[in-house]
Amino acid sequence: MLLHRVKSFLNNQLTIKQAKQIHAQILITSLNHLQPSLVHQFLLSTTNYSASVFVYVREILYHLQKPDAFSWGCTVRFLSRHGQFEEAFSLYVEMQKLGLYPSTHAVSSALRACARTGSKTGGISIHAQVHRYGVCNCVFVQTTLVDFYTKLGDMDTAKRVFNEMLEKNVVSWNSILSGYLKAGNLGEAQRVFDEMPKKDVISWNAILSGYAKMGNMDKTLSFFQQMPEKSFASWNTLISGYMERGEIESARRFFDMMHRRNNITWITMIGGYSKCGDAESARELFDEMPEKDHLAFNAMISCYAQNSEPKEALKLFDDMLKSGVNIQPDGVTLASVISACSQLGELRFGSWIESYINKHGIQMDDHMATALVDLHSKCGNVDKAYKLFNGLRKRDVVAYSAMIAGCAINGKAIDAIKLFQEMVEAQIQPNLATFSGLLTAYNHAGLVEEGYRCFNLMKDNGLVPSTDHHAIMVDLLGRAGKLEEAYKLIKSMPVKPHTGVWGALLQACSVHKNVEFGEIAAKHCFELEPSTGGYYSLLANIYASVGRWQDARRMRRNMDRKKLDKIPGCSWTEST
DNA sequence: GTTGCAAACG
Repeated sequence: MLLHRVKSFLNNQLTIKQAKQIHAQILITSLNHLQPSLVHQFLLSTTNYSASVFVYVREILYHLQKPDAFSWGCTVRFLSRHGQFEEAFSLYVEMQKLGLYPSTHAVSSALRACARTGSKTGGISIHAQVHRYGVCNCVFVQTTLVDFYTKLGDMDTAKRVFNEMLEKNVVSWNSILSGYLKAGNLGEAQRVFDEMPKKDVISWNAILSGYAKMGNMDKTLSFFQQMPEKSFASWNTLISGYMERGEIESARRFFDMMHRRNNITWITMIGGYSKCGDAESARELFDEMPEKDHLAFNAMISCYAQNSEPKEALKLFDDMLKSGVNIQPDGVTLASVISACSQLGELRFGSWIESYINKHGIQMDDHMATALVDLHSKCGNVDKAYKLFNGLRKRDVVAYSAMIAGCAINGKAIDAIKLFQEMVEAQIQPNLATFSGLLTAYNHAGLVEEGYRCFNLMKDNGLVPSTDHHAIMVDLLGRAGKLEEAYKLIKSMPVKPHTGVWGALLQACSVHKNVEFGEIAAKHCFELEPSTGGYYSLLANIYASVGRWQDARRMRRNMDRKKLDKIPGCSWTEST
């Protein structure tokens, strides 16, 4: 009944004025009875309202003839249930200012909103009022409080509230359980799990994911088999655990075993293949997927972006936009798309993306901003990159690494080094990408000693320098004319060097007119990339520079015969 | 009403 009325209400697109007069209270109360997915559908089908319907609810509330605590409470609950947390909390505050006493519903909804947004002060102030409103003995309020503190990471307070509870239900137990798991305290979690008077499928899934995240797949599997009831989440947790450990075959086996799957199952598999660098298998699953949602597109686009297939990423993004009305990109999509653009050197997309974000009202988050830091750095717009970097809510390894690299490639070596120090002081562990940027900075500044120190610092941090790191070091040594040292470094590499490494040495030999190492480097380059003409011409230059004209001519003839281009590759700076 | 599986940036 109610459902029907709301539906016709939204579909008829009544004016606000009409709504104010007739349906206000009915709408507010009935919206709470709708499944979120249904409301979502309404929002999609009623495009005129989709952006403003939540604001609209507030409007309705304001124009109620007698807005009582009940109407306010319902609205707060409605907003909190549909992810409008800031709005929910602000309405809650407003209702208090009016001197209305919030119900248990309102309090728990407002608390939930604070828990989700991480609003520490908001939640704590609600907690302080709980006694005044006489809602302190409500299980729902208390459970939400427990959840709030676990989400803050304050397990002591969470535990205190939990212990004070006179009545506990499964949800209360699950909240404290997942709190310990989030805190990484598996021992305590296991104890809580054993103590629980009643366990539901969520309890089982929680402990399951705890062991899966630890990488203890034997234990995970044994819990999985013991479960009295399994949900999609149970299967998905198991599969994701195997994927995280790189045990693709096991993951696949359980995936194939499932006779019914949900979208998360598919996305988990796609993400797993992506991490293993197997974009092809990921795509196969993506194509097989029966009902692709925007999350599936996100997973696949990011797979391409992270496996150095930016063109495919953009192509799929294009497909996504064309795919239909109800698949819309979000911040996650754009973060990957920005990353793809940045890899391609598609600099024009930077401004395109920004206008897209503004036009569609997509919220800029740290992930997106970090991707933009990278993009603008590569455009040479360090100021813009800095602005974005400074605007971040939280700076993590990725953000620092992007900014350090940005400074490095734009010749701001000192800034890069400063940022690195700042990052270490903030106790953020640098990783391989961080050091790539830092080494690049030293390279640009020609600081050999510091570069070496940095290279060794990596090992102190338990990191194994990759081929790319070696390439930068070789370049640094080579530019300084330390060709033999560079050659020795290559020889000491644990894995086979790629053309970036040998190419750097060859380039250096060309600058320093060194035939001996130049010939060695060139030989390797020819072997690895026989069709790249640039290497032949570099060696020819070396010969010419020392007066070995015959050899130089021989190289050029070699090139002509193979009809090779002189320019090895096209870098992004040239594509603008 | 309150808890939960997956996915993002270098």
